[in-house]
Amino acid sequence: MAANTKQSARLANGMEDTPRGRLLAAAAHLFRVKGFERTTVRDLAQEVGIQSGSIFHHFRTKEEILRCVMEEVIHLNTDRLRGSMDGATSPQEKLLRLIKAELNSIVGDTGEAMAVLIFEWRCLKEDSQKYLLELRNHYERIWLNVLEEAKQQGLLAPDRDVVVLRRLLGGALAWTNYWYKTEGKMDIEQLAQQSLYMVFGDGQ
Amino acid sequence: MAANTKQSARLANGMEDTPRGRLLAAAAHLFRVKGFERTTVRDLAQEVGIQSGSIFHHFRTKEEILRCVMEEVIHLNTDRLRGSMDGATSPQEKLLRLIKAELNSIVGDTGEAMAVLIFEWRCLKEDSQKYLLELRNHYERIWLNVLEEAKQQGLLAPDRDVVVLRRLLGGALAWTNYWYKTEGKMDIEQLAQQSLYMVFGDGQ
DNA sequence: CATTACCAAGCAAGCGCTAGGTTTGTAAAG
DNA sequence: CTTTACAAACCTAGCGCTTGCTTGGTAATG
Repeated sequence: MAANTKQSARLANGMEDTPRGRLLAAAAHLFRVKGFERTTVRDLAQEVGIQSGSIFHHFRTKEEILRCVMEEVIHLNTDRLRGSMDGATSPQEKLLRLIKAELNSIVGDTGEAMAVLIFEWRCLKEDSQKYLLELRNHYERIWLNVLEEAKQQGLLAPDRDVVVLRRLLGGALAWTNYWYKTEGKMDIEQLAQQSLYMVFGDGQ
Repeated sequence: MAANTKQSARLANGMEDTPRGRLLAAAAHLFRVKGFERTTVRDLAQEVGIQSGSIFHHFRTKEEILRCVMEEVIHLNTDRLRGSMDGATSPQEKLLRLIKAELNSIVGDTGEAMAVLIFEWRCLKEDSQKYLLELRNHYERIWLNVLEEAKQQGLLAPDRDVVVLRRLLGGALAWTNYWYKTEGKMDIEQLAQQSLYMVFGDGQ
């Protein structure tokens, strides 16, 4: 249940070049390690080497920083998820690609921001939640399309609910943020294979 | 990603009879809805109808309240998990019972405290984390014993890692706290069945 | 007459955020 | 080249408020 030992705080390539980007990257890291509430604007300022008041030249409120971190990571990973399926034809192949992509989002370079997205959700104002929920729905739609395709081809038991399946699988993958260590024995490839068992079982 | 519409804040039977128990039940509820940091001792006092200072007659610090909530829910649910297997013989039957028991913990009367256990973990001091982690290990041991039994009987593919399986399954079940609604179409029984697919697949 | 449960009042520290001034980088105008 | 202009980035200082928690006392129970 401890934080992963090493995860880059990067949200997107080249993001650290702009002051705003450096703040977002540092925020993703601190929000992950300490939580949004326990992270003060003074903590964040110290992390990037400026004074606390200077933050509000770039963001209007502390909550806006959180919202931007989440927005960036959803956009980035939605693009990655779409791109991961390029060239895949069978539902099995597509699903394995999706699982690998989501695992990389969660345990890879965007892992901290993904954890923030999950655990600091309640710290957002209601309208921010509404806006981000819409972005998340686009992400989930990609998954559901593939799972429905698999079911139509008879790859899943008839009484299996694809929406529930996606939610169970999503939970299983999100949870890896808690325990999976990149430097351990098992690599992402193997973990993805173990995860795929949860969809198709042994007789894939 | 919204909170469940209705979950009792009860942690254990008869707990609300003592002032301390009433505080813990209210704390579990508020910590779940607002988060530990955003819940003030004044919020908590108002919920049980006393003054904020009076809280510290029952608990030394706010963090101690959180630790007690978590400790209670782990103890209670470890007992429930053990008891759920009474009379079950086959690994399949045992696993279905375990899944049902854990689902009931998560979406039932201890749901709020379980969510607190998951999401407010970082708010604990290090020694509290260490202590509670030990209690959690006892809980996880029950699961692993059954999964290892299933594997020894050849019910799982040879290359399947039972520790990883438990973690994936645990994540899937924990996640239900986010989305499952008791008053929806699907009941716990059906949800447990869908979850069991993740262990044994279609050809159970 | 000790124990338990509580209240009333408030302290010291920390919080997000603001106001007003200073530095720095860039580029057109002279 | 130098000067002028200007915006972006940042600093200094601190305001107003909330926070967890303390203190010293009261009321009821057995």
